[in-house]
Amino acid sequence: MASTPSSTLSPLYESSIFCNFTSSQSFLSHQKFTFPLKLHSKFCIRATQVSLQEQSQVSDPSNSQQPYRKAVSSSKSKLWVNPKSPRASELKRKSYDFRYASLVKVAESLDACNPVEEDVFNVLASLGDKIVEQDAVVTLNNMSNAETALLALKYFQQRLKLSKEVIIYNVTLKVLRKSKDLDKAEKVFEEMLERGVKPDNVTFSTIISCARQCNLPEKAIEWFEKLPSFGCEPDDVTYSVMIDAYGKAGNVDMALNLYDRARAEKWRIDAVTFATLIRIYGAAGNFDGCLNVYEEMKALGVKPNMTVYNSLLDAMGRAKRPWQAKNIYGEMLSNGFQPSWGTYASLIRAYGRARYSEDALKIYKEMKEKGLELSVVLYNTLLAMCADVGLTDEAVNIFEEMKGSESGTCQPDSWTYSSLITIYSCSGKVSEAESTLNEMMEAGFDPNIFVLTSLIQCYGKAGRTDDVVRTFGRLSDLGLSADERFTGCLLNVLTQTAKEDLHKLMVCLEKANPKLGYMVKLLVDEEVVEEEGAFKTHAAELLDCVTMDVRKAYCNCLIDICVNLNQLERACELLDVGLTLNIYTDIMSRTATQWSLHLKSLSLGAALTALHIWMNDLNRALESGEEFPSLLGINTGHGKHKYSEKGLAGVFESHLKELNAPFHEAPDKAGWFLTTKVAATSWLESRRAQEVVAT
DNA sequence: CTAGGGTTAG
Repeated sequence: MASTPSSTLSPLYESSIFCNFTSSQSFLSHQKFTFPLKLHSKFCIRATQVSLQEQSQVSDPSNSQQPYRKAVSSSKSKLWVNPKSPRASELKRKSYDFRYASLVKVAESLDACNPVEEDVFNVLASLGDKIVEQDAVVTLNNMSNAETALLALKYFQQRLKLSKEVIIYNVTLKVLRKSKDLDKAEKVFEEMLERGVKPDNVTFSTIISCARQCNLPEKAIEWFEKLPSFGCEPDDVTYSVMIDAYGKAGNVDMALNLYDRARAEKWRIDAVTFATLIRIYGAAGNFDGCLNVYEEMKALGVKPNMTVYNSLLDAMGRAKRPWQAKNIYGEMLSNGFQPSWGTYASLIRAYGRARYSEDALKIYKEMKEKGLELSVVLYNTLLAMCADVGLTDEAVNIFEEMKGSESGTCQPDSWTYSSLITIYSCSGKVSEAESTLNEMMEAGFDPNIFVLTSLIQCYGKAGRTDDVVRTFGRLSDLGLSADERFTGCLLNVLTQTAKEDLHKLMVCLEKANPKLGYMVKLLVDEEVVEEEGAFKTHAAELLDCVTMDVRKAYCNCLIDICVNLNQLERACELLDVGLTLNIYTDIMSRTATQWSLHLKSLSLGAALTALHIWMNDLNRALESGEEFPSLLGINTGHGKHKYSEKGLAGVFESHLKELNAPFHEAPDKAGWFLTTKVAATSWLESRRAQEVVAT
């Protein structure tokens, strides 16, 4: 019964004490324990031995005054430890850690090893002869190489008397899942059956999640359905995995059915499952569903964890509900959770997309302070937000920090450069936009459609028509073709261009969209004559062909061109088409107390045209003796349009003055110009009198 | 970390 000095031992452990040290008395009765490890130089513990006899002594409650006895010799110190003392549990933990670390190293060697039996077996031979089942489990569990894992499994099966063979199979399946190899997993399952090893819920949930991760949700469902034929009843984890798999398969109903079933069967549904449900609802765009699940979870007394919070934050970001993200984040913090990288990422996305720039930049700052590295996607999200709200200086700053980031994995990509060029273009910084374009090309990125779109705007705003034409030419040089947005920007450039330069751009416009080119030709070229009503038909046809999100922009631009060319009648026709096609909605409204003109989201030309039509309506009402309400109002919006110093409100104010209109900016309602019934009536009447005089 | 669920997005 001599103790074994640590120096003679293999680094790996020689008995299975680690998992049973305190728990099993019966186990003690036939085992002798050896702590072979050099645990801590300070204590100079070389070896510790606990015999059965001493074990029973020290665990006697009457010995509690004397929790452990030390036997110190001059040459070697030995420590006698009560296995129930804190010291013992510390020893246990440390020795476990040591063995665990060794097994992890073996797993790493196996991952790097040639997938041939001889090599794999050689690596495993370093474990020595006295391996136990737990060694096999830990080793396989830390592996990621599917091929060598299968050979290691074989080795353990040959060398060990396995009491729970299913476990070693289950861990092997985990390795196969890591390498997303469902085929091999299915083969291993077959082998289990051949060897008479009965699969359990762990087996099935691992295979199911493997199928899910392989993007084969139908396969996952197949496996779930064969579970009962092996005498298994799904348990909470299997349900959770399956709910996720149904969600991934887009089968939200089945996912929710399973959730109901799990709930009916009184399974303990834990936070991870709720997080899965939240993710499913979020992916399906049912954001209220996400919040309902969250409420239900709390009602069931389940405490949210980080996964739940991060899924919720992500969903609220997708939902464009930054205020809800903010509330949930606040709740998370007050519950004592520390935000993770994923939390910050969700927040930046939620705030960034919704243009909560202050909040987003605050998160960015916090991440930097904590030394958390942003990904390219996150940087790009921030930069796109800066471009949206016109934060030029902040964007430049972020861009510089991105380039200077430590790891070098965050080098700008074409998205990054696009955002930056957009920012410079929108703020009229032509040379900065050009030099960023050069930098982008030096970094190996061709300008894409986004970049060319921005440059067209940039040159258009600067009145550099020839550069607009040149940039248009690059489109086909690069094998790109104009999309609706690009064409819309080109059209917008036309609204800012002097009449004598228009023909240069019309050549481009015609190439980009012949119908649109023709429409503009009708406006510019007075020689082109068409029959009555043809213009409106052309307009309606054209607008019908483009997608919803550019219709209003096209219509606005066309009206602006009309107004610039003094073709008020055509402008009115276009506005009428816009109203008919529901491109403009609720421009004019009437309540008992107020008649209003809503000009938000109209261009200046369209707004002036709408005002013209509204005034005609008011005149008609006046003529027919209709009673005006006590208030009349024009809403231009707050007028703080990004990148333009003077928004609609400002321009409109001076225009109303020119018309001598009695509308005055409401001090308490930003963006509203109001007048009274009396003032409006007398103004309209005086205008009519003037018109009579004029004729 | 200790046989099963989720986790990085435009």
